[in-house]
Amino acid sequence: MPREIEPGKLPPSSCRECQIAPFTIYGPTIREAPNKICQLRCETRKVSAGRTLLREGDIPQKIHVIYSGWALYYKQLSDGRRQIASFLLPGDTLMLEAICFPRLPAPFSVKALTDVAICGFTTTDMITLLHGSDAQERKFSRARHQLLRFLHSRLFDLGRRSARGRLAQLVLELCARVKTRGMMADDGSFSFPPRQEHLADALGITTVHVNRTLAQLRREGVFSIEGGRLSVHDEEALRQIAHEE
Amino acid sequence: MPREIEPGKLPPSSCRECQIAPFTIYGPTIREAPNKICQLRCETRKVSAGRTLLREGDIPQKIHVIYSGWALYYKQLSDGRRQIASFLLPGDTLMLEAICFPRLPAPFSVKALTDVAICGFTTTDMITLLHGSDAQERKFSRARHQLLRFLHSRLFDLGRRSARGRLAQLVLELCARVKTRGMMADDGSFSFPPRQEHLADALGITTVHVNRTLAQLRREGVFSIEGGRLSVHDEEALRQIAHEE
DNA sequence: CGTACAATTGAGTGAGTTCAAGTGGGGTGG
DNA sequence: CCACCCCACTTGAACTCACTCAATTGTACG
Repeated sequence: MPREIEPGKLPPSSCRECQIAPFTIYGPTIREAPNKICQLRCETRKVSAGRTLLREGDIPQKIHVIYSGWALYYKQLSDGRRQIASFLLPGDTLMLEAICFPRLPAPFSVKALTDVAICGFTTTDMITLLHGSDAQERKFSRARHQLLRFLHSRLFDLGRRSARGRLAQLVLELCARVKTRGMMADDGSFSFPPRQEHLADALGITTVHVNRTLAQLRREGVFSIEGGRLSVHDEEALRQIAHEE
Repeated sequence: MPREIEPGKLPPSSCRECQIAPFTIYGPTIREAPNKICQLRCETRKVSAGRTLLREGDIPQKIHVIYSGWALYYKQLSDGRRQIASFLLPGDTLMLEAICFPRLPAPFSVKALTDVAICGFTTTDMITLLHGSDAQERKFSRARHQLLRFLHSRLFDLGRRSARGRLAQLVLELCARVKTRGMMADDGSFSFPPRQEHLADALGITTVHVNRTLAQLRREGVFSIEGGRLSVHDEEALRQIAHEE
């Protein structure tokens, strides 16, 4: 059975059968009362690659969760410079912040990297849901905390790490996220839609330099990206680079 | 009357007379019911420069608000590398996050840059207080949102801006924060305790390079730091550099 | 007057950039 | 089915911003 969900594929009509639901913010509820989620879900929609899901400054009307495909979470300047804060994978919540501060403008934009399918909930329903049980409340709290930890570690990466170190860190992080969602193939590779341009914008370096760094790590047998798939060949070395540089 | 509060000076016994209170997270309550704050305050303490107020991984027991002095909010690596996420000024809350996720370990450390005086509140009291009125709730929500915006803009700075641009951005931000707290002297200068080393760790560059960049901006007549005070000479130029580079 | 720490300056190096040209695969239209 | 084009990726060469190492100056403090 294929663990990878094709980008843009719509979710099953019943959330009970959704293979991603257990990994979402409402995972605890799925286990306890799966029907609740189906009832609250007010939208399922496919968004084509490149489309903007949310523009910086807009006030998010709904909370969306990604079912299939990858998205970007970024800040753009008029002169073309862009900083990608993170990639969003199946199971991730768009604008987790919006749940905490509804009615406040988004501090960044979100766009689809591949074709994407999303499930929508009203903000109020989501808030009620997330405070519905102890387990659910804990999960929500942990998720917000992780977001903050994540931002701080990215701050550290961008400020103090070399291109190699940042790249290794990013790959390691994505690996971990892909693994927990059961999207890792048996041979240790996984679907990797970002272009070198996206990596550059995430790492704060140029595409040319991403290319060279990638080539070096490939030559060293650490990991490689080929045909839209990433394979880690030497996880130990990867960890070391991510940790030390 | 002096607007600047001497680092390490203890707050007045009554919060009603505190000149910083209106700018804190509990500002709305100070206006409506100043006595409430005095009653909840369970600690006032002086901390010497260099002392650690909170270590990464610790679980914060109280919420502290700075009355006088500056503090640092940072992440340290064993090999000496450090990334300062931001500076904390009088009126700022230590671990605003702790209010949102009590009982979770701090994702970074906080240490006193100068002598510092702080007021302490129990986490539960603070949470109750912050949800005590509509105005208070809005203020809290806005503060958390600003924190997030701030982290995102720092991410952008570190990723995509030159040393000059980052420095200008930082100075501009600190200026704004100092101004709103009424700590700006009439001649447009203000007390600036950070050493070049701190700026380096905040900006993700070396002290040597901070020094050169600072020297260049001084030569250009944009701003200068002298005798622990920062004076902006050409705010227009500063804005332009901060915005464009 | 010595010590200590912050700021400054110089010289050499290196990581990452810019500009520019070339490769290769996949899709499309003739 | 081939020619063409487009896009992502790749490579080279020159350059520059920022780093490292190291020495010097200035300043506060005992």
